[in-house]
Amino acid sequence: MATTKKTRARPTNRPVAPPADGATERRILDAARRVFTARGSAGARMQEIAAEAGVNQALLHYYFRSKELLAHAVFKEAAGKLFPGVLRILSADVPLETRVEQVVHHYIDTLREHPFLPGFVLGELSFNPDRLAMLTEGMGIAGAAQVARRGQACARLDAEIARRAATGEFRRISGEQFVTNLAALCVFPFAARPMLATMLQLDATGWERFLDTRRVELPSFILNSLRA
Amino acid sequence: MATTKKTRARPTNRPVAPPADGATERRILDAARRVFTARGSAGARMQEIAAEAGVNQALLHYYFRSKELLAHAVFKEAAGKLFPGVLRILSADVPLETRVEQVVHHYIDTLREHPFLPGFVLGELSFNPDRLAMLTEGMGIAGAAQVARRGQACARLDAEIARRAATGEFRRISGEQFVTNLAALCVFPFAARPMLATMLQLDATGWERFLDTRRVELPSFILNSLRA
DNA sequence: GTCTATATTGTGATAGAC
DNA sequence: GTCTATCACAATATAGAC
Repeated sequence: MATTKKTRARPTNRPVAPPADGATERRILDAARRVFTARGSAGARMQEIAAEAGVNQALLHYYFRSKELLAHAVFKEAAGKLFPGVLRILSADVPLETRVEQVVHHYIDTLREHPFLPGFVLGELSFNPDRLAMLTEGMGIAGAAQVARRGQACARLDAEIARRAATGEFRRISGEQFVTNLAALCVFPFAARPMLATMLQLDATGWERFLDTRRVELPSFILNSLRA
Repeated sequence: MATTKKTRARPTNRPVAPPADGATERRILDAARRVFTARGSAGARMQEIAAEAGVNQALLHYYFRSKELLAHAVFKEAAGKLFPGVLRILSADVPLETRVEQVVHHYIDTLREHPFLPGFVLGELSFNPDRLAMLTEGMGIAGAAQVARRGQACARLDAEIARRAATGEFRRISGEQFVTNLAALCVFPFAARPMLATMLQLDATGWERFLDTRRVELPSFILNSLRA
């Protein structure tokens, strides 16, 4: 055990970490996102995050004070990627057909870049009820605007569906059910990817083709379901 | 510290545990399910499971040897509740309309009883890749039959949709996409319940009404989406 | 700001009495 | 089978040199 430690070489040549400009905090946050999304926040280890970022474990506490606060920061950024975009699209003043197609494309494209975000966010919200507060507070943008936009989105959906149901063009369906369906059809495949890929026997290539197809077919599938 | 411990009352009157017949293992497993589904397998604590079961922590190891094996047992039971039922329905020899309605009803009814299973199972499969092996192995029933049934279900779906698409009655959609949609629409609301309830501002009663509506409307929503 | 070393607590697991 | 007591180590967090 007590080998002569005094003579060990100074770490002149770093194994991983680049010269480290002012972007260390960013590197840590990115590493944390990778580890947290891969293992869940309870399963993540500070040591692994440090290694992934190419820094020492103490530095994580220097920048983020505690694991909980680091998880908080990661969750905030993740939620900021997932929610504001759709809410903006959903509350836009264009026909439903356009909004549905844009939501589907936006979601599938975003989640293709960040496939593990849905599982992480859903897990955090289920297992760590504290996180729920962040949905009503700000998510990168002002919280009040967020809440308002969410209400606005649902109300506008309700209105348009009701109007076009009166015409006999659509069937009646509440905005709540409809946004749930929209979210489910877009998000679930990513949250359930390991299960789906196994049961449908899709390798990496097969999965990508599956998503290509989905991106094209889903909008009309959804709109079709609304027809009277 | 060294208070006279020798004179403490014998635990004649147990605080929690009933007389404990041969059903202790069952009680532990139920407690484990509650804790694991509430906190995720990484966040679950053996101590909490023991307390929940009204027994000592050592007994958990006596029956299940390790936390990992206990999680394994819980996952196996959970998967056994989620998968075989739908696969049986999906591979039945009845019209698609019947199967869709039965799947929706079966799933919503089952998940209402066990609302936290989807989140747990999806989380386990994402964060603990070892669990994936259990999908191909047995899930309460013989594994081979399971795999065969899964393949059979998808093939039969493909066939029926293709046949009725040739008639001009349905639009073309692959069995993979269709079962994904089916699973997404049934399961996602439960996996995302905290998020949905917050964003749609549903309290407990509102949530139940939401599910009542969904149970009725979802089958026709799904079948409608298939029309040409 | 970044590191090494260490304190401190949490947590899964075991030994052994009853 | 069930308990109490305890071990061994993993993991978060802090102190302090540089």
